[in-house]
Amino acid sequence: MILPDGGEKYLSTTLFSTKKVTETKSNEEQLRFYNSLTKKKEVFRPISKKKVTFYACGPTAHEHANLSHCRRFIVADLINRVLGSKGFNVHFYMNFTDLDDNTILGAEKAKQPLTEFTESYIREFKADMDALGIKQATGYPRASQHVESMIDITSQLIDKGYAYEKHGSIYFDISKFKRYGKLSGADLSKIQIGKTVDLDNYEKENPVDFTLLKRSTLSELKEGIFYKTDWGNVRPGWHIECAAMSTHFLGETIDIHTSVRELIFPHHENEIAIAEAMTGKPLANYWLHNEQLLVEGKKMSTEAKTVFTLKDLLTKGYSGREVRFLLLATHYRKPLHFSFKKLDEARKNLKKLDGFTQKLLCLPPGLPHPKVAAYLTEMEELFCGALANDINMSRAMGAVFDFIKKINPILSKGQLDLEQKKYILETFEKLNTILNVLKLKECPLAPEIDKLIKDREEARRNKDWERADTVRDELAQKGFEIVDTPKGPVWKELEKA
RNA sequence: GGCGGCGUAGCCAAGUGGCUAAGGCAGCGGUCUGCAAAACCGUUAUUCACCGGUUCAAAUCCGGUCGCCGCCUCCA
Repeated sequence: MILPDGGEKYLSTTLFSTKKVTETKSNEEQLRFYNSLTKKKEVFRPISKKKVTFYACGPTAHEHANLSHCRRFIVADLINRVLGSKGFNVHFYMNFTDLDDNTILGAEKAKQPLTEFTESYIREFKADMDALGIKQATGYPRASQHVESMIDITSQLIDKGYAYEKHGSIYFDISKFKRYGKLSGADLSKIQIGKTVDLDNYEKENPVDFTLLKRSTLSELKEGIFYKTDWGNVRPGWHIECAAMSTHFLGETIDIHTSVRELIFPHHENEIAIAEAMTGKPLANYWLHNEQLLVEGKKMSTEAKTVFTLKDLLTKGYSGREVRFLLLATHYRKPLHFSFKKLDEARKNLKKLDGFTQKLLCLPPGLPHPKVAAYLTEMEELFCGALANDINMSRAMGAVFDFIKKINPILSKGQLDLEQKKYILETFEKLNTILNVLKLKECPLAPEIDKLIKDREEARRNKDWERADTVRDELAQKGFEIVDTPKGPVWKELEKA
């Protein structure tokens, strides 16, 4: 059947899409996440059809972002981008903890006012996120700006009988919250309390109870770090901060709550206790936890000198893009063993990807190749399917590398026409809305660079090798690497760290 | 002691009941090249920590053993 107008408008009607096809397609593309709450992979169904509410526990503003923080940022970014690519309108908030023991202590040590101290770290965190190519969240709330609602929540919890006051601090009474432990599987009767902590330091009625509001100390009072309440001068504890901010921005039940696995107990458990005791509704429907980043098989530790900050790596000459790729490439639910060997491998992988995209951009087009469209469709389907299946990035990248392997020989023989190159680049642009590591910009060469490349080709044609090498050195000095191929030179801007 | 995770090639890493166990790095062999570097191609696990079971069929499910890691404390 031939339709005079090309038939597009008919294709979108039910006339051409049988039910069977639609079902298969939606099954493949249905977004699935591993939910820590149910310990199962589940099809993602947000509360509203088009909108997703998404909260990530952010960092504490008293230190520079280390690789463990970076992995959390990257994983949250991936979730954010995957949701976006599925057409959801994502409301994504990540907090900064700027009011707690560590920040207060840090400010004291630095002899700085608390806000000044935390402000500088928050600025650094944001710079690090930029370096890692992380997409802006909807908002980055700070704990210090939501204390009013924390006090409000606390007073509600006291009214409902879930919290008690003792010596000017307010504690959450865990025995009152019967569902406690449903996320972590922690059985309170079997927890070894006081294993490493001196119980004499506690004024709580039960050691497993946790602080909602803490009585401000003398030095805190002196620094103005206190909030006047009916119970006295206090400041909030950590668990209530996340609970207050997530519900304030995203409502009583949010779609996705994410962070690193080690926070499941007690932080997330406590957050759930606070929020659910207050509203009677689940705090989040999907809990996504990434595994830890390890160095030499262990969690990074200051004593073992295995803490690496992003700044350390940037100083060593690695780029944010390389770190992003490294942190991206391992499935988020697997432990990631960091090493410089691995970072170098990430660098090589990127180099391979760059080599491919540069050839695509620089080499002159040739004749069309019959199989390219099929390869491309196959790759895109594999890529999207892998990401939809609990963000399987290793598998998604496998599809990309596999594609490159198939296209490389075609490309070097000059068997791609202009349309096909454009088509490949457009697909890569799509992948890059999630990956954000590919270099896909047309190289707009400065006229002087362009001239040098042409000069070198001229010299090579005349077998003036000395001149050709001089020009190559000159180009290198200007930051361009030249790779000769049978189809002509390919140039690449050298990586700037 | 409790809860949870992991163990797949020299290294990294997918695959969680059935097509030849993805992909990357390193290695080896080759192509291209004025040179150089790069690039490109080919090749690399009869077997998934170990033992036993279920099944027509297991890396994948079940039971056990061993090894590694995290959490179980305030804080993040």
